[in-house]
Amino acid sequence: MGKTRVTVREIARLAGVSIATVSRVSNGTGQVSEEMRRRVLEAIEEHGYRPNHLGRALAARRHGALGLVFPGLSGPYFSELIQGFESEAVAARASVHILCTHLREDSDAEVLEMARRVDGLAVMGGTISDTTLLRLAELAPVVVLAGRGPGTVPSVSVDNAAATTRLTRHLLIDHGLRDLAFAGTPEGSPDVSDRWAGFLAAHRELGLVPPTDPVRVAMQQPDGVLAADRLLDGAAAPDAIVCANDEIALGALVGAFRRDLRVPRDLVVTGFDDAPMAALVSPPLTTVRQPVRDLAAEAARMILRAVEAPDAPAPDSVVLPTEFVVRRSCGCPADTTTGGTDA
Amino acid sequence: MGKTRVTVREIARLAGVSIATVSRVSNGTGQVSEEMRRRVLEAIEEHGYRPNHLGRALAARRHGALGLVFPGLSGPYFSELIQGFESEAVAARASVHILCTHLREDSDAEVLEMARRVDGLAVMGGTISDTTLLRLAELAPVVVLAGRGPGTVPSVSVDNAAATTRLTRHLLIDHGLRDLAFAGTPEGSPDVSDRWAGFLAAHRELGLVPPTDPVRVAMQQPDGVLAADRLLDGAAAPDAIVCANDEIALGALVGAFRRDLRVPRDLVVTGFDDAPMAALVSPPLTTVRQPVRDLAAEAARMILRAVEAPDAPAPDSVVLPTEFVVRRSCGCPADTTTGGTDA
DNA sequence: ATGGTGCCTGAAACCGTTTTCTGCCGCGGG
DNA sequence: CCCGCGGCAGAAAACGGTTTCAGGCACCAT
Repeated sequence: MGKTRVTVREIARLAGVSIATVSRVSNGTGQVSEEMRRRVLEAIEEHGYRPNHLGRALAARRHGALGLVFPGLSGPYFSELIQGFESEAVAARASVHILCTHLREDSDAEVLEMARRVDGLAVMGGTISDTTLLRLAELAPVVVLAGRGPGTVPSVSVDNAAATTRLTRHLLIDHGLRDLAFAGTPEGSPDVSDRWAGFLAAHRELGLVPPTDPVRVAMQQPDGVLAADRLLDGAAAPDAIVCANDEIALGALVGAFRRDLRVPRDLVVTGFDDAPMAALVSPPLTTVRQPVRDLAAEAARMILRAVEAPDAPAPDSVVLPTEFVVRRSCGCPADTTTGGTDA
Repeated sequence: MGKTRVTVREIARLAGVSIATVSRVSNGTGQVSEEMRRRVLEAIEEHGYRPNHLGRALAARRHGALGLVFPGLSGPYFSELIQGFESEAVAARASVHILCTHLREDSDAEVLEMARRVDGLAVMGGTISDTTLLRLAELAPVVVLAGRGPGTVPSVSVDNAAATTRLTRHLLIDHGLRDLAFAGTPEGSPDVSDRWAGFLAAHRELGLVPPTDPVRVAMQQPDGVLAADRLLDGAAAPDAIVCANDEIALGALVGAFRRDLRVPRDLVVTGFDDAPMAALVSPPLTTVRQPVRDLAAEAARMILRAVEAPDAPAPDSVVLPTEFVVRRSCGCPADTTTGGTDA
């Protein structure tokens, strides 16, 4: 742990120069002799000095931040997530910084940078490397959201594997299906990885051979259409598509519809999340309900607590319960919801 | 404009007390006599003093902020919006604070509070009152995103009215439809308000009488299902549903499907946005393409420029072009996209 | 009268930077 | 030999707050 934060004065002392010189070197402003620069750079390097954002912002009279205000976004997953997190933060009078690493190169560096502007942060599983996550944990309280953390980094998640095993078992046993496909990219996020694992586990339990590979698609509705395209046109079309989330499933439904396949008669489709649309499409989706908003809110609370009590040991990871929601897309006659998997 | 920012020292001078006393009063900490408190409170009130967040955070060695990191969210609208804004901010090495006012009471106060933690901000149209918006504009550069600002507050938007008029005209003239319904809540956002206005205008142009009221629903897919429920079960079902956005339209499609209505034969449905799913459903949606991401990016750039040059006059509002996208859900035989409305 | 006890108050230190201002030093030119 | 000048470095003053610490003062008990 960074016991005593290293400040500009500390570096100045170590390098035997004034704080003004350290500032000049670290900003590349003004004239500094080669010798001084070298000494300062050395000290900075050795002690891992990074200028404090608050001090800098105060002196510059500039926050280095933009605000974005919107009335509410209640989409299926990320929107719920953001809202859950945000509402908890607002309740604690904290503001929320977001960083969307999507497709950017040096996202690890960006996350590290962000850590210096906040009191603590939640990182979604699969977003950055475990090494960075560990570095992060030394800088500020961190919790992994929907995923597992390395070492003692706490996380908030649901038991994706168990829930998917249960759902898959339902298809294999109760509906006697034998040829299931899985749509989603396990490498993309721990969530999907666990769901794929649960899918495989259900097969193995029953001595059945699962497909060797999932259909690797992203997590949006268009990707579900794509998955259907890949699976349904060949000769070896599956009996069922177990989708990594509801959006993929909704897309798959569209794909089936376009081919005049009746769900569930010709093809079974299942989802994960229990998004609002899941109950409304025709046929309604069999899926797993997941408390996305609570997940994020719990993460925010864990961070807030850790900020409050900086010397407390890292909190325990939390696993929230899911609920298996049986509707008609799996072939069941009517809607039922059956109990959770774990607490 | 707040020429000289009012600081704790300023208040102290005015009230004839020390800065320590001002701090104690403004935080409610420590013991302060009634007389002193009154004097200080008076000065604070009169000069509208609010403690600077940076100074406070620096002293407290706490940012008062949480971070949220995720890999990317590419939902239909808000997600695009956030990503567009965020990527531009990151490019300028600024962080993004979000505030989601959804269903909260004192959101105006919260926005004002946020303004004190950022260099500038974008507020979505219809989120807060015009009075607050004007107050905000004195505190920091503001731009209204998807909406119009009061006074000289600049905005970034598309010409929703013209685009919707064009689409409506297409249904009325080219397809000869006479009984159109509109799904969306004009009171909810300037966007929808303008689209409703454009819908009405097209009718009036042709001397037709539009429906007296829209079907007031929110902007998600489930709301589209709801709109269909409201419209299609009665005896006076419309020929077409002009939806305020694609999500509503997608939901309406589901609603129609559940009633065994064929689109476009039995019912025409149109959307707005050109979300990814619009082209993939069956039938593909006739809609208006809107550069959501660019909209947000442009807003971010405007703010950034204003922050850079604080004394420049408020920038001009920007109207980005839309594109009318004709697909099959309106009854046209094949897909076409036709030019933009304005620049 | 004297000392102790609380309650208030303000001076000053501190948070961690940047930036201005002053001054030292060596060098070249008059 | 002296002066001016340019390059560099450091002291100190911002930036806008909070917090510690010491002292003044009124009041009460001895």
